[in-house]
Amino acid sequence: MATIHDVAHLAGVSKSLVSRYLNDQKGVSPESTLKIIAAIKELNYRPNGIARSLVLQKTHTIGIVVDDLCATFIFRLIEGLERGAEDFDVDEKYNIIFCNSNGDVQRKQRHLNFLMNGRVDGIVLYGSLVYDDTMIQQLVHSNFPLMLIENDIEGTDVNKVVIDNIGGAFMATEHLINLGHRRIAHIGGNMNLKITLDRMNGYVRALQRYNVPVDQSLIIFPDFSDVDEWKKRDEFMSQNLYFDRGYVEMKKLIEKNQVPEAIFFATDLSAFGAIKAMNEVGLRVPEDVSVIGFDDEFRAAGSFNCKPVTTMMQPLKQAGYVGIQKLVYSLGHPHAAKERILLNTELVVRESTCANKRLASAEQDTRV
Amino acid sequence: MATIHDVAHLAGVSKSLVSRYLNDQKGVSPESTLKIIAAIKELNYRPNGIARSLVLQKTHTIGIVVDDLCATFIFRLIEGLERGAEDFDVDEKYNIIFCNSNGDVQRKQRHLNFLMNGRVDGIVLYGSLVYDDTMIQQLVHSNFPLMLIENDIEGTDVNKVVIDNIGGAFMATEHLINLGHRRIAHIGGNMNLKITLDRMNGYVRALQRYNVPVDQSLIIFPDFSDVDEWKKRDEFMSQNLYFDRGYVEMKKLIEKNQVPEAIFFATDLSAFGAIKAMNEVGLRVPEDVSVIGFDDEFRAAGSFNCKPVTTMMQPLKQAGYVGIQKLVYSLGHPHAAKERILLNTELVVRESTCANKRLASAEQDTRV
DNA sequence: GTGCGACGTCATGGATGGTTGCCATGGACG
DNA sequence: CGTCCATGGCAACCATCCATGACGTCGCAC
Repeated sequence: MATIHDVAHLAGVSKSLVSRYLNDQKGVSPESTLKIIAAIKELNYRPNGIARSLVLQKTHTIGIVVDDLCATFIFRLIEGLERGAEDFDVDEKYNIIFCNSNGDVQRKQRHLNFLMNGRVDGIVLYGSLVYDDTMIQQLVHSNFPLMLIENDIEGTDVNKVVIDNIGGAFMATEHLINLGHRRIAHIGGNMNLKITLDRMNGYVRALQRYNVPVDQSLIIFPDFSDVDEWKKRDEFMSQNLYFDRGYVEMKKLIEKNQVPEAIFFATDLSAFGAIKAMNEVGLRVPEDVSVIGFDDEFRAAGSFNCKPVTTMMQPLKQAGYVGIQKLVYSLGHPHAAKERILLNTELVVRESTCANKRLASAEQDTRV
Repeated sequence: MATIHDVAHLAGVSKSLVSRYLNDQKGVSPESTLKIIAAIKELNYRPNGIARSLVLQKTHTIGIVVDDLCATFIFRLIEGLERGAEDFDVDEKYNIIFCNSNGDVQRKQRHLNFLMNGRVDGIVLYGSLVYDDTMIQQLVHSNFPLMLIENDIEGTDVNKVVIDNIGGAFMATEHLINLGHRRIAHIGGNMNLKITLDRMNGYVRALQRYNVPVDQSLIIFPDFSDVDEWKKRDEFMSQNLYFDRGYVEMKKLIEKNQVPEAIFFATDLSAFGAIKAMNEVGLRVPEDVSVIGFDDEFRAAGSFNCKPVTTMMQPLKQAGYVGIQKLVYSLGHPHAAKERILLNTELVVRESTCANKRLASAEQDTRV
């Protein structure tokens, strides 16, 4: 591989002059320019970014660490991140590189070390596993430029974009209550995720707010203890797992003859699974059971022959966009105050929720 | 940020001794070791990977460039790549970083330049757009360590893993022919992808091989000229596009009253869309129309309330695994011969194909 | 007892491929 | 003749690795 030294030698100038040419600095005569161009071409020279980063103490790169790059709604985050980076600096765009930990803590730590060893100027971390906390704390204390997305770790001064899961779950439950439902179940997600707890929290708060008694038997957390086993399968996708858990828990409710009037699911995927279980025994959605999900999985919109599902949309694209812009900004302004940016979810009403039968017939009564 | 120099200074030794300690080399006395450890801890020192890479001329990193990181079957590739890298070198695992071009050629070029400027030891490139050819050719000629996956560029000496799309399409069509179908349509994908042409090719060859006349009106290529417009949409996913195209083309066939006995789709997603269109008018799959797809989209297996679809499985995980292992191997053996590794697809029979009605009734006749 | 080589430990300094501040040169111009 | 500016070279620097050799100790053979 040719170096700047080779180019300078061939062109008959000093390497500092070649460097100036490469960086569009003035003070390079037309003749020198021509000679340098010819030399570069002949040697097929390309500047070594590593050496450049070393001396400039700047990589112009942001690393993204994600637990599950294959989660289907991640595409929104990715798109937001890339657009955000491109819009921030039109002249010299930041490079974005992804690392996928696949939920493996060791792999995640390895990726973080790798990136922090000078590979990138800043890191965006998406997701929040409960057992990650120590690692994240260390990360924060290392003072490395950081942006947490969907990880509302407490008691630390750090940039983060958080999505109001409690509020979203509140709104979802409120929506069901407003439709006249009272026996409302909640089928949660993996309890190792903080968002899972938040969503349950919002559910409970909504019930309390509207004086609906909280029935512990209607708060269901599927067993995720066999996750590691699932991961060893040849074709693991977390989505299949969530789908399966929704299906299994719904079957249980059916067998125990405890089907509620409405269900708030912590993830759309579990809702899909549950709908499948209900279809199998002739339960109709939403006529018999109203169903609301969370995430706005793109399938929720009704593609692929699934029933369009009412859900809470997460503004993940916006989160990526805002997050990376704030991060890049803070690279240029090291003393800028850290921020906690809160984004709200949005209720998307589709076809899986409707007014409660009791309410509907009561209304009819009054009309007649 | 503390440097090795600071550590050496604080520990009262030379920086080369610190370096020896860091690299587990012998020749560091116990006392020195203790002093160095203390200094590292006190300064919160972490070695600078950039400087390290510069002097070692080695980054221990592989870059992956993908056109569409969000395509749903990519997860197989990712898993294959990571497992392959981890299995190859257990002691010091290669780092893997992803770059997502999102089908944007400029972005792709930018990513490639970035990676080739010394950021990584080798590059894995997945996918093959027709208009990429010049770029890939240049890349190959640059002699940078490279592994192409699903890009069977011709006339070049380069490592690649290719999947036998022609053979797969042949088998898919053969499957339909064996079921007694004669009027078999083909609905293709985006003609900017080479695999699209290969799949059509295999379809035609199978028809010819079994003396089924090729009917040009049954070879349908949806219009993808508005892709760029779709991409500008807020929530673009290529999968929605393919679904839509299958739906639209199927509607056309229905309206023109030209519904065939069987259809071979270049992608499962288009098959899903077409099935939706058929459902809407009461056409049954497979009783009225047999449908076979390609890719083995994980939804094809019947999750999410879709009908389980017969399809050709792409061994993408294997492709990633084999590909990165060969690449890493060739980094250690610069003169190893380049290879073209061919992987075969596999027919997965599910519920969207069945014997032709004619055939079925004929069989019954003979039985009676 | 002495000379010599082996060995453990460590510092020095050059190398990796760039960038940049400073200074030298030389021609134009007032 | 003094000043200014365009041009371009020198050398230090970024953080690390490593080849070389210095230095002292020790064992062994003569």
